[in-house]
Formats: sequence, C-alpha cells, structure tokens
Amino acid sequence: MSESDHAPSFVHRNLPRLLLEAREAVMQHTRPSLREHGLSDQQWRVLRVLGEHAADPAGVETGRVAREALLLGPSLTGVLTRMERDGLITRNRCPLDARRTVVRATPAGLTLVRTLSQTIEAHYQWMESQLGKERLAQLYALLDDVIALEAPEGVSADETEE
Amino acid sequence: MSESDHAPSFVHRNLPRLLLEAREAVMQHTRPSLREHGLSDQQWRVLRVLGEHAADPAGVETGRVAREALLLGPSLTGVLTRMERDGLITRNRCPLDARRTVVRATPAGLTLVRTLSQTIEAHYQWMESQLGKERLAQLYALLDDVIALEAPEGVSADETEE
DNA sequence: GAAAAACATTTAATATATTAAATAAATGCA
DNA sequence: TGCATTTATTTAATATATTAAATGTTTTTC
Repeated sequence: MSESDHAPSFVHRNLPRLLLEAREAVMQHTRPSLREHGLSDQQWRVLRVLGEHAADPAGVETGRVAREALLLGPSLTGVLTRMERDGLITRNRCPLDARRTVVRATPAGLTLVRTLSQTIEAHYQWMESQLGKERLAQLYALLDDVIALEAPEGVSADETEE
Repeated sequence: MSESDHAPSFVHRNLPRLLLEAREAVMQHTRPSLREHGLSDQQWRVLRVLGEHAADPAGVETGRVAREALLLGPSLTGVLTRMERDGLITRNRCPLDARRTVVRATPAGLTLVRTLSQTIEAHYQWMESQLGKERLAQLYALLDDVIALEAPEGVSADETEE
C-alpha cells in the first residue's frame, strides 16, 4: 500500500470538508427555526449583523454588511432586495457618499432577530454543556488561528474595521 | 492567552460564521489552483471523492458521491452533467439496481485529481508547519466532536457504512 | 403476481454563488 | 476646471443550493 502506484493519496484530513460538515451539523439545529420564520441562511446572517448594529441609527453600509455576513456583493444585492420585499429591512442612499447604500432593520426585522437570538443562544448553552466550556473556547481559538494564518491581511473579512 | 484570570463575560462567538470563515480562509489558497484547471469547488469535491474510490472498478453510486462530497442530490445532478460534458467523468446506470447511477472518473479526471492533490498536500504541509502538528490534530478532533454531537445518527454524511 | 410502499434520482422553481463587466459617484492630480 | 483613477454597488451570465414534486425501480405486502 505504498504510494508508488497512481492512487492519489492524502495524508491529512480534508479540512475544508470537515469545516463544512461541522457547519452543516450546527446549522441543522438552527435551520428549522429560521425556516419557520421564512428566513434563508443568508438572510439570517444579514439580519444578525443588522441586529448587532441596531444601536447605530444611521444604518450599516452594504459593504460592511457583506463583510460581516460573509457574502459577496452580487449575492447581497439579491438578498437585500428580497428582505426589503418581505419588510425586514430598508435601504437608503448614503447622503454623505452617494455611492454607498445604508441598510437598517425594520422594527419587524429587529423583533425577529431578538426572538431567534434567544433560540440560538439556548443551543449554544447546550453545546457548551456537552462539549465543555474549555473545549469550545479551544475550538474558537484554533479557528481564529487558521483564519489569521490563511488570511493575514484583511483579505477575507472584518479586517477593514476601524 | 491566559483566560483563567477572570471569567470573560463570554457572549458566544458565532460558530457557523467562524467555521465558514475558516473554510473560506483555507480555500482561498487552493481555489486559484482549482480555477486554473476549470474546476468549481463542488466539482473538485466530487472529483476528489472519485479519486478516493478510483480502485473500485465498478464506480461510485451518486448517492454515495453526494454524501461524501457534501452535496444535495439536485445539486449533484447538475455538477455531474457539467463534469461529464467536460470529460472528467462518465455516468452509467447500475445494472444490478436500475434506480442507481454509478459514476467514474475518466483518465483525464484522474490525472487532474493527482495533480491537484499534490498541490493541496503541499499546502497542508505548510499549515502543519505553521500551526504545529498537535494543534492541527486538535482541530480535527474538535471538529469531529462537534459533528458527532450535532449529527449523531448518520443524518449528515458518511454514516452509511460500506 | 399485482398494487402499495419504499428508494434513488431527476425535474422544476426560486434563491444564492461566482466572475466579469457595467454603472455611478467621489477622489486625485495635471 | 477637467479628466483619469479609484471606490461602491449593481447588472449579466452561468453554476450551485434548496425545497417540493415527479419519474422510474425495486421491494413489500397481500
């Protein structure tokens, strides 16, 4: 079973696949709640970002939403269009810089975020009780390391922060 | 990172987002190689699965491909159609059970897997040298734990034994 | 041995991902 | 001022994701 033959051999685990599978596993629990409220995964990511910036009355620029929700611009355009259609957000041109579009969650959107946040937080409590607080923290730290290692210079997201 | 001083009033991180970001960070390195060879992420996942089963002359059932490549059936249908069009795979009805379709990598497909496998394996070597062998193994183990915790009963993938 | 039930995959419809190109506004500089 | 350049977002075209329903096939059941 040496690798002198032609079979492609991988010494390591498939890390992107593992990360994808872990993500799917976690989402498997929250997804039904999202769907019950008519949200796609992406819409939820956007809504959560808007919820995190709800204190800012000026709204959030779409570029920032895209980075923090890990969506590409063209995807975000459609997502926001449908969320606006469904009364979850509003879009406005930024008066200071008319190139930008700022987004805000509507009261209905904010209510939805708060409701779902509680459900999801409960799930985290359960995960923590199962895995242990340290192991979960360890996982966070390792993921941070991988991210920092592979995307050191603001290439991926959130690095354009002030 | 001490973290033992005072309990960090720890609002939980966004785990699905972290996993997604980590995956994107890793893929950022391999994606250009894939694109140079005209492969999408999904096509590469399929091709890699077929490479892992290249020893089996009977080919792999699409259901199994879907599980191991983490694709849903309807997505896989289109992916396979385009891979067949591009000469990377062949599809055949299973003679024993005509409901099933079995897939095989063409010689060109296998050559491509082997080429890209080397590139990717080199990347793992680099990651391992940066993170350390133990930390990488730790990450694998934690991800396995999360997967097992959230998807205990073959719901997600790979649990359908051989 | 035929109809019902269980399977494996595909089709259909809509939403999102990806890349390149287009649009539009602000900035820099001659 | 005038215009090329940069920046922010959208449009366009194709690929993939998601859910439900449809299509053939096998297995069950009677």
